[in-house]
Amino acid sequence: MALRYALMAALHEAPATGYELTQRFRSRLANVWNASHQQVYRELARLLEDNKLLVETVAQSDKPDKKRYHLTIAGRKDLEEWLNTPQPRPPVRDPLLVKLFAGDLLDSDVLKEDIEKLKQDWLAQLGYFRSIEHTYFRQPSALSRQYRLQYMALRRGITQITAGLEWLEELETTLEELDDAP
Amino acid sequence: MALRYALMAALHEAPATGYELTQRFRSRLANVWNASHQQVYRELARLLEDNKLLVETVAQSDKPDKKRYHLTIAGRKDLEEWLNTPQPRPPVRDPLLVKLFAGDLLDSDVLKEDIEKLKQDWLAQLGYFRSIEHTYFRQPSALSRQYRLQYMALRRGITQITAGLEWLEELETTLEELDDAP
DNA sequence: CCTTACATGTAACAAGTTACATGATTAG
DNA sequence: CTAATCATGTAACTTGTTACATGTAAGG
Repeated sequence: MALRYALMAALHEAPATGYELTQRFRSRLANVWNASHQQVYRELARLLEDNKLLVETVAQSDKPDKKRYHLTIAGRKDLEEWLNTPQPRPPVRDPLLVKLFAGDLLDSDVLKEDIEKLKQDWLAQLGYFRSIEHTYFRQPSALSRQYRLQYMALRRGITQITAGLEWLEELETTLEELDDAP
Repeated sequence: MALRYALMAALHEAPATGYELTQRFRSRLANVWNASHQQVYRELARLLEDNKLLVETVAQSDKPDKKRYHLTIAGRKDLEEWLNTPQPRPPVRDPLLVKLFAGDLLDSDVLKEDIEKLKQDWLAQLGYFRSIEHTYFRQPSALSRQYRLQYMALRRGITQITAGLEWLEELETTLEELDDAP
């Protein structure tokens, strides 16, 4: 159910095509919501069917036409209702922690590779989030309520990754200790 | 695919019934993996079908019989292979952040209730994790590799929630500022 | 009497993933 | 010539959720 509203929230910010929405999920919304392009197109079709959206076909000279979706009044109302009703918190399902849990069957070198990979991913993501913070949210106190709340969504991503990186350090230290005194 | 391995990892630690596995997912594994009892029973049936598990029927005097599942050699081998191959990191899908992203449609009082609820949930969870830490992982340096890695899985839960609570404070401060100077 | 814990499932449906499909343009 | 970006989809499959179903025992 929530994908619908993630899409509507993104379209409420600004009308967009399925392609652009997919990109937003992968970039600015990476710490908020995730969806593949297949999911996006399918759900957009349903939202359109339910009259929550309108399409505007944008002709392009060289590239194929694209469909820009807009929230309708009904869509906005629907979104507003959802926003103001309690939502569950996300379920936790982390393969890396499953691995650690069965740590006695886990090879140390494989684990170290996993850690290194994850660290690189997180650092890249953190760099990206910080660049957004720097360019759009320099003095938060000057921002409108809307943007301050968006900023807090971004802050969540930054603090989460920062805590994740600290934990990775802790994990690496543990592995070194285990290597030294086996 | 990963539910299979989460179950196998849990059964590798100790044989258990579907009921017990469901409970573990809700308690000790709350920061690792999540699954409803329906999912657990369905997947256990599949694992049994694939000869990754064995059942032992445990007769009980007053309560109905229960089925205790054990990992087979094939199951253990399968798990080991999975553990030593790279796994994707969990996708991010957080309804609360979707709400913040569309913050201009969000009522402040509703948001404050969400925050309060989440804080209570997290505090309870943190208390629980800390109690495990205190009773089972007092001097980590004395522990075997297996338990030190399990401890690091627990540490992930503790550090994640701690960071989450700090972020919630930041969010509350922001809301107060917005209330004071509208 | 009512709820919670114990104990195990089936069925229908919604959400998410993977594979396949097509076609143009731009950069290396 | 090859890969990447833009742009949109269909189909099959797997995973996860919700609703329904049943029965015992203990505690308030």
